[in-house]
Amino acid sequence: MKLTRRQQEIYEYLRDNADAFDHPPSYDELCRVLGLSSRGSLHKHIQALIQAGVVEPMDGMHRGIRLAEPGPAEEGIPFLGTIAAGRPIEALPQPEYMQVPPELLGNRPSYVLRVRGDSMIEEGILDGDYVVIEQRDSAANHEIVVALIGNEEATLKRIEQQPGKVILHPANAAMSPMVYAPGEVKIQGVLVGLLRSYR
Amino acid sequence: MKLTRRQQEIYEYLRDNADAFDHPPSYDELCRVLGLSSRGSLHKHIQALIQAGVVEPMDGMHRGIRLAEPGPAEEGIPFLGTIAAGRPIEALPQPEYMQVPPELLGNRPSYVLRVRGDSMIEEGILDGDYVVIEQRDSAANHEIVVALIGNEEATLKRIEQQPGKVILHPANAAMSPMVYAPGEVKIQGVLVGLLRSYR
DNA sequence: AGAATAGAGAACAAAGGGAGAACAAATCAA
DNA sequence: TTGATTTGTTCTCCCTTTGTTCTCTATTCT
Repeated sequence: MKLTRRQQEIYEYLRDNADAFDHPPSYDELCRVLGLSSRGSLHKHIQALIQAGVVEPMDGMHRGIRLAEPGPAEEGIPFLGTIAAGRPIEALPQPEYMQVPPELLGNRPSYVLRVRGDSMIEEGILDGDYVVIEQRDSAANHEIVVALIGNEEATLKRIEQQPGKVILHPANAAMSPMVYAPGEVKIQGVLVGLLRSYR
Repeated sequence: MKLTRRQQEIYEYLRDNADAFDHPPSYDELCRVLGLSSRGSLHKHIQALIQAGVVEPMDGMHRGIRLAEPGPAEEGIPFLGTIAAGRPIEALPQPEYMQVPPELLGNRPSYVLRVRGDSMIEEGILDGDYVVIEQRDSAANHEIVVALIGNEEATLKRIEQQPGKVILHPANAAMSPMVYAPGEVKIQGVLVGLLRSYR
């Protein structure tokens, strides 16, 4: 859907000043600041923006326009931080967004982590690679997952779930598989894609 | 369809200044900047350009001329085909386009190839991976390049250029480096990025 | 001369953008 | 709770901008 000039203006204002409002702005407030004197006119534009999918209404509520997913839609999926085997995920203070080829993505929410370490080097996952993770709390056997161990350490490993135990397999001859009780391991997501930059 | 002088002029203006407009320009704006004083005259030219297929209308909308060929610009960079060590690049009948994260790209034109074979497996480049190649005809030593050998075979290897000879190093213990005369090897591009899908 | 190209200008329909009144649902004040 | 107020919605009416279609004229090329 294509926006007209005014619609674009209004959308940009909404986007750029989203933080300036303590609460979602009312139509009257928006009218004042946009130089309109009729709520009716504004309403037409907002409806067009909703139609275009760049803004979403908060049903049946006053003061309810909200930006539609400014991140996922235009900026890509969130890049959350670094994962290094045996340590907590080192989160960025505020997530950046990364444009990932849609071929790598499915329907579920996904995010990107940077890999630190060589524990999966024999699977072609190198130090510094970016991995695309699909958010899930369960996985099929032998998928590569982001697993949280004991609510502390996070790690990227191939998972093997057996009755009564969970084995996490590194892909590095210098390291050994680790065995845990099912309750100790929480699956955070499944590896669906990989990006590497040689620059 | 062949363009007349003026049509060519107008098309070139549209093409070269596409970014200068925050939104598609109106006929009046174009008239002013092209030195016309009649929208009717412009309209004739635009119609001719649409007929010629170099520009496309945005139906039923005001402010609606848009440059044609949304392919390369919006859809990403071309995915040309498959590269398998020791064979010519297997080109697609018509290139598809792939959206690649801008982080992986530089300023030069680039393209995507799919890797077939395990010759670079120890560098973390697996069978089925997509590699992003920056078009160049020379490379720094020890970069990974797409090289054309004797105008026939194409291959993805780490390059070592010495006085009087060129060595292409696979990253697979089962394979040996190949030595060529400098004239035999043509560099087609340099590896700058990698994409992998686990689906 | 005739055809193709280029432009001017008038007239027009549709889209864009806005004003304001009237209404109903949500919210707030007492 | 009740009434007043705010807020989102719907509607009708208006003007401007914009693309389109004409007709008419001037220039260039064969």
